Amino acid sequence: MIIPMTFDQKISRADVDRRVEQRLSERQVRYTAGRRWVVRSMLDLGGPVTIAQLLEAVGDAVPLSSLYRTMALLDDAGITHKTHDAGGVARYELAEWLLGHHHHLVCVECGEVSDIELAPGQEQGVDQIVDDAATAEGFAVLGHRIDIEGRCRKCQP
Amino acid sequence: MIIPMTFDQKISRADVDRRVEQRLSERQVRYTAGRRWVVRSMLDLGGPVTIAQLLEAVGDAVPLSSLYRTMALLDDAGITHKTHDAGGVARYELAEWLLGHHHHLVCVECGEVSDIELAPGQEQGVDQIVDDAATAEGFAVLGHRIDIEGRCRKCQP
DNA sequence: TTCCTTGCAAACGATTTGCATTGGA
DNA sequence: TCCAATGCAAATCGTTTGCAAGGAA
Repeated sequence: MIIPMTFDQKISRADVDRRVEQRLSERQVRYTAGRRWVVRSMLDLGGPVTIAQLLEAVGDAVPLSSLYRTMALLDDAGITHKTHDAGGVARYELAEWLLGHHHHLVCVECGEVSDIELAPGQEQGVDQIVDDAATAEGFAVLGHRIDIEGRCRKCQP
Repeated sequence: MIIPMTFDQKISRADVDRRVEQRLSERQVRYTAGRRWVVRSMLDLGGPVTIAQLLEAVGDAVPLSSLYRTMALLDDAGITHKTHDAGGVARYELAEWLLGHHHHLVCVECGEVSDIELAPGQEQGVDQIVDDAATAEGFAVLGHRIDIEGRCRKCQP
């Protein structure tokens, strides 16, 4: 599910926490210590992270099954967005209404994924093009994601 | 059936077959009946397909393990490109040098993925924007992929 | 003959779930 | 108290692999 948003400002760490708390309370779901720990770790790590990375970040304080359950819950609440890397392993990142609309730079060399934000004019351009093309096919557009493949700064010859 | 290709060039079904054959022979790998069957099915199905879809298409003529092995081989030879859908299940499609550069319409309702080709001017616009933005981050762009999420014609209210 | 390819079944790894226990409102 | 949340272990599911049989060069 895609939650539309438009922000012109960065959202602070504390704000993210507050928003997550509210979203969960709306769904009468508790924002427990373990869940807070996970959200905080995602902010720290930045970009789409694997369960393994999260597990390491929380230092085994949260057992594997709970971590999976937490991620399923966060995903269900629209707090995170789930993708899969080249190996098919799940990667989670905070949703766009928390982090802002952005795209991904995927390094074909080291596999690292980092976020990139387009300038408003650029984003508008893409939006227009995508909408025109898809609408012509009778497809009702809700959002788009761009993965830019190439070599990151570290992996250039 | 004619497959559209970006630079106003059309590649026929037979041409795809020929190109695949050549690519495999370069790697001294046989283009066996089972493998031909798979490539033909991918052309028929169109868009990124799952192993399950392929298995059905070939009517159990190819056992599961062989199918997996064939896909691994084709992927390795750069004939197919592997992605993963929302459920984490692998999806394969013929590579862009066979099908032309295109993007994807992903239905959030039924999960179907279909190909969409942008008009040359549109593609150029996207290319420019992507390149500008990524280069500014010190990232050397090799390509891009756009997933357009929304509702397909069948799944609209 | 020699090496590639196939087919079956067993193995794997990521993810999910059953069930009894804990803990917060 | 009562129900959500947790933790462990067992189960699931897509996918991979070992090994022996089949086939093409």
